[in-house]
Amino acid sequence: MSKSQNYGQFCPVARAAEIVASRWTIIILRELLAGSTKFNDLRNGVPQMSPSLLSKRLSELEEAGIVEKTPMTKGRGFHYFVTDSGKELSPIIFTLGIWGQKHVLSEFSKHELDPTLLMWDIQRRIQILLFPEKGRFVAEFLIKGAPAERRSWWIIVHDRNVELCLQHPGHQIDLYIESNLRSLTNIWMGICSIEAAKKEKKLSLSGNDKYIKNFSKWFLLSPFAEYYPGQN
Amino acid sequence: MSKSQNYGQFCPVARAAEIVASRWTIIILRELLAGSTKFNDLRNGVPQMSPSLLSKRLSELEEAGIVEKTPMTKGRGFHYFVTDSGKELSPIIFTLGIWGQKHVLSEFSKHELDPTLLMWDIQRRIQILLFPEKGRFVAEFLIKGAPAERRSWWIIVHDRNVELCLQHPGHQIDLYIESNLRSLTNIWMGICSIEAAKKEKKLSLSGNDKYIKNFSKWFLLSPFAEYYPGQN
DNA sequence: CAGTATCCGATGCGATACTG
DNA sequence: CAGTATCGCATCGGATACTG
Repeated sequence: MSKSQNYGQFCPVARAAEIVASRWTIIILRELLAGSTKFNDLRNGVPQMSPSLLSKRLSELEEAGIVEKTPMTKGRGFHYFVTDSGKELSPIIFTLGIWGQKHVLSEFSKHELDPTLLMWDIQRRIQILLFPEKGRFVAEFLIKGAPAERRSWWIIVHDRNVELCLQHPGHQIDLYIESNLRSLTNIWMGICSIEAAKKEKKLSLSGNDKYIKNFSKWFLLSPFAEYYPGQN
Repeated sequence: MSKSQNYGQFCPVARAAEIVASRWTIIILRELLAGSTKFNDLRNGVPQMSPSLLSKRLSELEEAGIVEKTPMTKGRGFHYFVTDSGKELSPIIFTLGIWGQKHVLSEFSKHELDPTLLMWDIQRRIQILLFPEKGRFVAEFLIKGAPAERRSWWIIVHDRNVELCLQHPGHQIDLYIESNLRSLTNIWMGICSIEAAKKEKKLSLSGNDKYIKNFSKWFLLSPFAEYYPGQN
């Protein structure tokens, strides 16, 4: 977006790319389009990015008319959200993701496996509407192979809200999910089916039968999972 | 695409962006998808890029399975073309262009106006099939406001081929097109209609009546022209 | 013509620290 | 929590020259 990022061409592909193809920008848009609005929620989606750069990118997107912000009703800070113009980028980014899912090597290098990112993504896709409005559901995830302080996660569905935390919430656990980082990532990405993972002992579910049975109903996979070209 | 360009995320959007969102890459793909295959034809489409960087990008795209090359049947060098995987990027890039045409400010800064690029684009869209197979058609373009050595252009359609040149080809001229750089660019981009430009004396056609009449039939505008949101 | 090699400067961006 | 400011290095890529 800076001077040197310009292509000096009148072609609209070039002019769009100047805005959208700068480093991290597409990833930020993915997060915004997935529904994150708060600065630190966005950070969760791009943990490798420095906050100053995130801040800069958000300003640039605002400048380009793709993002708007409004002060938060309570507390300080802003809600960030895409404008109508930004929403029109949604199919482009989604299709790019499908392309990636189909054509980029589907093995993950070690530094791409990140339990925090994974759990954040998972949490966002939990189908809260499938849980009773009253009452509380608590799932405990144990991710073997993850660093100790990020091995155990709890997801709580309560009051039509999802919460992800790294501390035992104290409530009774309805479901235990046990896997390892690579397997759970592969499941999430559609590279390995839930059934296959269970059979191969890469995934184990225990606890309340009802939740085990309906696991694949409320535990949705990545939106790109279904485009994985493999046989599973 | 280098180490530092990686996002360290398993998300396919990120992994696709690592490949596709590096500087110039989208523009090169646009050129390839538009049908250019030779190194120097590609250069015509990205004149601001150094040949070494173009060469590097082509290698990277090859590495990523998006581009392939085959030795030219005559002469040295290679033909570059997109693989099937690369072709699947076509709708993404096209849609990105449409987005740009709709949402990026449609005024062009001076350094974006480039007669060479414009004529190269125009030449590529000439509908050769509308010209008799035998015989020759020659159009002379006069682009006022362009630097002296790139003011006069000739497009020759002959034998189902188009040729663009900067020297008078010697043959008789069938049609004279006169405009200025900004107006012709605006016409090409669909920002100003041919009719409107004629009325406002921003475009003048003279020569063989037959070719004047059918001008808009064989002189196609940019593929993005029809998406310009203005009233024209 | 069809690229490659080298050099070097600008700048993007990562790390860290800081503020209301 | 919600960002901003600063610093300094790595690297990207532009310019130029060179080769078969």
